[in-house]
Amino acid sequence: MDLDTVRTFVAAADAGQFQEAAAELAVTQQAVSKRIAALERNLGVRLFTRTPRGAELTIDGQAFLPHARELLRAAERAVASVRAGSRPLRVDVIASRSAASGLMRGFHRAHPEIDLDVVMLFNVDTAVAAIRSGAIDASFRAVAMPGRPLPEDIESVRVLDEQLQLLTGPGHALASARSVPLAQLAGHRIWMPGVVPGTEWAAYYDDLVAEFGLTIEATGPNFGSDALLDTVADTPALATFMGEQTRLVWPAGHGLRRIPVTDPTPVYPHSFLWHRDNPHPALATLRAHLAVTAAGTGAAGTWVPDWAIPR
Amino acid sequence: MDLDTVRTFVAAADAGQFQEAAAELAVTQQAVSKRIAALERNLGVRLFTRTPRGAELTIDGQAFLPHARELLRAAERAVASVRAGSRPLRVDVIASRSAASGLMRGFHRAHPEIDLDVVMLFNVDTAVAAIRSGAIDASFRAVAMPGRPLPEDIESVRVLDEQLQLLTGPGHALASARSVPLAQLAGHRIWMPGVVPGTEWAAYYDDLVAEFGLTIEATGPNFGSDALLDTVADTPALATFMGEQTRLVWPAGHGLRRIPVTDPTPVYPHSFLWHRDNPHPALATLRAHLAVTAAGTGAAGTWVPDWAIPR
DNA sequence: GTCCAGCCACAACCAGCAGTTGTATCCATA
DNA sequence: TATGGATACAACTGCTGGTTGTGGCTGGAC
Repeated sequence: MDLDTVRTFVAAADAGQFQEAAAELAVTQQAVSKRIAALERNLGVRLFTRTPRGAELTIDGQAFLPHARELLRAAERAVASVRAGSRPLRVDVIASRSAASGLMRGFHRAHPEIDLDVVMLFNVDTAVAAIRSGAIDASFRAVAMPGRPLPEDIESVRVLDEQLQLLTGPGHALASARSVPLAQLAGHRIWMPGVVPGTEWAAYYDDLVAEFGLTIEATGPNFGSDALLDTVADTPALATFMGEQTRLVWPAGHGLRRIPVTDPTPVYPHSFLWHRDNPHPALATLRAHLAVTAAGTGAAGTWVPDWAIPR
Repeated sequence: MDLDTVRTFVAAADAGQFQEAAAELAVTQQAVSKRIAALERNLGVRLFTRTPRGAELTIDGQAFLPHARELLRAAERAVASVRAGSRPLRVDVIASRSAASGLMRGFHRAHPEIDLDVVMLFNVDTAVAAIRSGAIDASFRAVAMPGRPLPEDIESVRVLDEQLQLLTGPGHALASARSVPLAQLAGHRIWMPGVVPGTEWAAYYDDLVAEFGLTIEATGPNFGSDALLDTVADTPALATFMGEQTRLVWPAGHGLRRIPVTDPTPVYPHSFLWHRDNPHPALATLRAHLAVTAAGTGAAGTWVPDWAIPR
């Protein structure tokens, strides 16, 4: 199906005759007639009843019309999403199920009129470069990698400290614990196959391991969170870390447990990054929204790496 | 833009390489390459970064991808709206702003998973013929025209009595009345340019006029409800009838008044019509919904034409 | 009753595009 | 260094989709 054909159909339906639609689209009446005929052949139904005074919609045509309009609107939005100027606000998040996605969902609920596009970049360096180049407008990330401060023209504000929890199956030694001190995890196997070297969150877990003597295995291919949950649920000796706000498709009957970690509670510090000079109007709205809704950060009894604390 | 091209883009994005996408779409790799290149040329942005191991999305490509998927879904829905079997439930209403539209909106809110298409046919005869032919699944109408009973295979249930109100401008003699007896309207000019001869609602107003000696002018072209409201608001001697549930785009500052009519209150009897043997599953759901939400009908002190009372 | 205006469909023709085949190039890996 | 796997470019071809020209139908004016 061709969108020009759909556009022709809508124009003909609006005009009530092929001739006027043809003039509007700057083609001949015969071209409109052929396009409509082809569309009818493709769909297998008659869309217009031709009369000597024009063409009026059949019942099928009436039913099709709103869908055709929606199709054209969707095409318009798709093109707008990559248009150079005045495109939707483009925000980078770590993962589709991360806490940042939750913040963006909240923003969308509060401002449904603002068009958004969400992308996922490799790491904070890539995100910063994309912000500086204008390819994206903002990013939710831990603000910096070890030894690499943010450039001058990038602004940041820490918007959310997400507590890390231990996720275990029902047979795990800690399965029935109401909470577990961080130091007590030293002897347990923690498996995180999704950690990608070179990312700021890999650096986060490196620091966590180094400072508290944990054992995190990142070995093995990452088959996705479903496979991870399956394995953790079935293997008593295995556990994994998970952000408190991570939304999982929780397979029924797995008996997975989320166990808070204490003394200290490791938290993942989500910051909001944007370019000092970005004039996108929706960016200001998003910043204002985050200023209101963002939970407190830097609470007592929590741990973050030194390098992850913004200036 | 061509939907095949969009489909190709999505397939390539999912596969991560052109070759596999080409196999999936049963074309050559070169064709995929050319389609993507054309799409990029049209949009003016690069969607993939080509590598010797495949192609991965650029930031623009990531932003475009969900819109592309939505576009394909919209196309799928558009095609489904006219598909012979298992198409969306297709319901006929008198007008887009009628009470029946309100009922359908309520149904859609209660069952957003059910696909609906709303069409507007000429009159109840056309609607009944469409129901019998299977072109539509149901209709909201006053059940019959004078002297023409419903066919055996059409079922109907009266679902809503909509009170008629008098709509006047601020300068009208009855503008400040809290209500007005029907007989008292005999001397006033009531203007209804939208009434189309041959429809069951034209017959309704004919009966109303005949029984209570009213004067309804249907003369003049119908320029739409906006023009009607403008004229009524500006002309002290003019009033019009309007269903109580009719939603109007109320121009500010017009000072229009809705005045209830009494002794008796004329009500427009919306019935729900469907074919005895229609197996569409959503039809049963809609009937159940209407049975619960439909307001009482046939209240004392109201008037409807004899012929409009279903058997 | 006849004629004309207005609109749509069909036929013939033509250009350009989309697809195929063939080939060059690039890069990671063995 | 050779090779496999991936993309891009070039040349060719068939078909799609446009235009021009023409005919048929119908409703209203005369």
